[in-house]
Amino acid sequence: MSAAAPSTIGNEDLVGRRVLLVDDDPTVAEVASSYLRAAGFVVQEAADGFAALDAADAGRPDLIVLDRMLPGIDGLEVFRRLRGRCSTPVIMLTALGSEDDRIAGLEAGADDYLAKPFSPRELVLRVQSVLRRSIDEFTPESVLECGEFRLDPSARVATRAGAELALTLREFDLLEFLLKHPDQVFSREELLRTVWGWAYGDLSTVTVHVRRLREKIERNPRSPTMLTTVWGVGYRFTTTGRADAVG
Amino acid sequence: MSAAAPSTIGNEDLVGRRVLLVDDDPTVAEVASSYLRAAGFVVQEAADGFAALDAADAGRPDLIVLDRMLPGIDGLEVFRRLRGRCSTPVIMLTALGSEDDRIAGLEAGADDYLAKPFSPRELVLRVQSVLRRSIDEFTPESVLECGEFRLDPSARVATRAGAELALTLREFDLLEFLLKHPDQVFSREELLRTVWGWAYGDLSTVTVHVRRLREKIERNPRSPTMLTTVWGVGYRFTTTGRADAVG
DNA sequence: CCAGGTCTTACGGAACCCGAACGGATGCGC
DNA sequence: GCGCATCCGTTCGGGTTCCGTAAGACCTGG
Repeated sequence: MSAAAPSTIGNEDLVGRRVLLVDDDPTVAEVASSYLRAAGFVVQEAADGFAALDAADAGRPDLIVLDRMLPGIDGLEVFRRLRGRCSTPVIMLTALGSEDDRIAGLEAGADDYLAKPFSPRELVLRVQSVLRRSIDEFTPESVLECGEFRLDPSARVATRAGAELALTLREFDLLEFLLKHPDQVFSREELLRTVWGWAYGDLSTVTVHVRRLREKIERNPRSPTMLTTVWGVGYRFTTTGRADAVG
Repeated sequence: MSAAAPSTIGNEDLVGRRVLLVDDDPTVAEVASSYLRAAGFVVQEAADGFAALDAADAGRPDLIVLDRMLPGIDGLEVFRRLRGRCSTPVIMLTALGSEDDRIAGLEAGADDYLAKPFSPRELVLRVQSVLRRSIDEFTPESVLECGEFRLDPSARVATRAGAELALTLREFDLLEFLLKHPDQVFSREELLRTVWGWAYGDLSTVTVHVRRLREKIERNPRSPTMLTTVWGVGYRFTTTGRADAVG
């Protein structure tokens, strides 16, 4: 996901990288490209699938931001053809609400996802994250370990004390993000933006999914010790033993 | 509608940031600007789109509050032109608070949105929230250490001599601010402005919260030794012996 | 001794979090 | 194609926590 695992690569190392932006909506394209440029990227644009394929050949971008909905050939089809010739990382843009897009994309092997409408800032963050990841090369996505938890992002398998946890898609994403940023509090809004990829939405969605996740990972879901609530702020995955103080 | 989303960056870190306020209604502009100034921002105003674009070039603001309804060129158009030249975060104001407007604004790429009529406090909160978001996202903030106190803003965990303190949101924010500025006296007004983000308000709010905080951090709350009162002036966090904030 | 500032306590209400349940959408087996 | 199970997002009621304010007692300095 968008999370940045501790890496030696700073954002300044990403300056000058080439990003190909594929979207038929001129407004979206303009906004996104302006943000990406401001972040130091060299941006090339394409408005449809064929132009995208050409540009990918000619421009040799380091990363491609690809809208799912395109005139002419579908974004997913463009993605498949791209994969046929190169392994450039791809971030897919999808319309909000079509959940199958997300799943189809994950199966197809997109590197990240962002739901429209998205905050342009969020896009920049994701681009940087994916690029960092792709540069690291050796650890495509390292396995996360935290206490008795073990989470393999590429295999999408999570275990606690060896026993596999039957997590749903969202639950997995949520746990993955939290494990990547342990001992850090995130508000519901932040989680909705980063894990869900939504610029806005019902915050209770996060609440409920946290509850469901607790049901599966906590010994006693009623009084959680790891995925704790920070009142008025958000949630936190605590690693250091137990961290509840009463007073 | 609930804003907020407390983060790891204190409001005091936002003091001095430049905000460009674009609204043709002098009353609205005056009220909003006074609140923003009281919150520590440097405010520049513009009454129409062209002035806004000029001011954005000249003033290089850190954030822009932009009314959607403007004489001359429309706010959305101003927004697009702004995006063409820089990526300064923008908060949009609109007269009719329908959900569609909000979505339209966010889709265009605004970072946040506020419906008129809005409470000036709400505006200040949003400005702070967006600025925080644009400054940092996942980078944990450095831990504050002072005597036997230890405070981790990212995890929102405070300990004294290793024992965790059960602080509420306000108490934590208050202690965080004081630890960041040790041995310095702050009036109630200042605390209300910086910690609470209020321009005006009942000063006894501060008094009571100081008392509650003392109850939790002082050995003998009746005769405080760290969070001391400076009569007629305000409060101060006194560092006992050696005091150093690790940055 | 007075006046203004500070402390303490108490209380009502607001904000917040949780649990449970519902309906819709999707994928799967038949 | 048709039920069935799963997952997801939303909604609602209830209980809890926290916050801001008010009011009175106490303290400080003149």
